[in-house]
Amino acid sequence: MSRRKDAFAALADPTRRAILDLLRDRATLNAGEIATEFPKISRAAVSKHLKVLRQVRLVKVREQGREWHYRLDPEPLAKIYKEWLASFAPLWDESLRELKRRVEENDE
Amino acid sequence: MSRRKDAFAALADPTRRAILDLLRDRATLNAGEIATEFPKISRAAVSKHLKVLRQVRLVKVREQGREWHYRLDPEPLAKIYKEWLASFAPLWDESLRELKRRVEENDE
DNA sequence: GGCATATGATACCTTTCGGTTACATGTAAC
DNA sequence: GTTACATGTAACCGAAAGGTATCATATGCC
Repeated sequence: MSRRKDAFAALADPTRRAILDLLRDRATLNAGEIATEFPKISRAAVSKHLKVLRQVRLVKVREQGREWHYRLDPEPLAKIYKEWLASFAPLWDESLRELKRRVEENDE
Repeated sequence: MSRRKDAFAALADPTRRAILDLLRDRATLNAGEIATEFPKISRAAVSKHLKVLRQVRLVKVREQGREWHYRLDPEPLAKIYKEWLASFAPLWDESLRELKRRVEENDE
C-alpha cells in the first residue's frame, strides 16, 4: 500500500529539499539554473526531481518560451505544518520545559 | 546518493506517521498494541516500521520484560520544524495575506 | 522444567526510487 | 530554413523500501 505520492514522500529526498531551499531564497529560477546548483547529478535527474515537486504541488511552473520558471508554492508545506506537525508542538514544548526544570533543579 | 536514513525519510511512509499519531495521543504503547491498530499489514511489517522510527530517534523504547514500551520522542520533529520548515513560514503567511487582500478587493 | 507469549531479526520477493544515457519537442537566433 | 539551446520524457539499471513468512530469543506462567 501507500505508494501514492504525497508531499511527505517528496520531502524525503535531500536533493528535493535543497531545491526548495533554493526557491525559498531566490523566488524564481528556471530548470537550468536549478540544475547547475547540483553539479554531482545530471540535468535529467534534476528534471525528474522537479517533476515530483510539481506533482505534489510544492512548486509551480510558468513556461516562458523555452524556459520553465519555477516558483515555490508554500501551501503544501503550510498544510504539513498546520494539519500534522503542529499537533506535536505541545509535546516538544513540554520536553523543553522539562529540560529547563531539571537544569534549574541542578542549579539549586 | 542520499540513501542515508533521516527523520524526513522516516516520515515519508504513512503507516509510520500513523504510528506517531498513536503515540502522540496515547503516550506509551507496546509493539503488540501498535500492531493491532494496523490489521491490514503483518506484525512483522509494523515491527520493521518501529525499527526505522527507533533508528531516527523518533521513538524511544523501554524494554519491560518481554514487552517493549514505545514512547514518542518529539525532538526530531521539533528539529524538522525549527531547522527547516519554519524557514518557509514567512512565505505561507505572506500568501495568506495575499489571498485575504484579493478577497477584500473583490468585496469592494 | 516446559510451554505459551511478545517481540525482534532474517531471508526472500516485488515494487519503487534515484540515477544515467539517449531521444523528442519546442523556442530562439542566424 | 537551419542550427543551437532549454527542457522534458523514455528506456533502462542497481539499490532500497516495504511487505510476507519464518526463525530466534527472552520472558512469563503453570
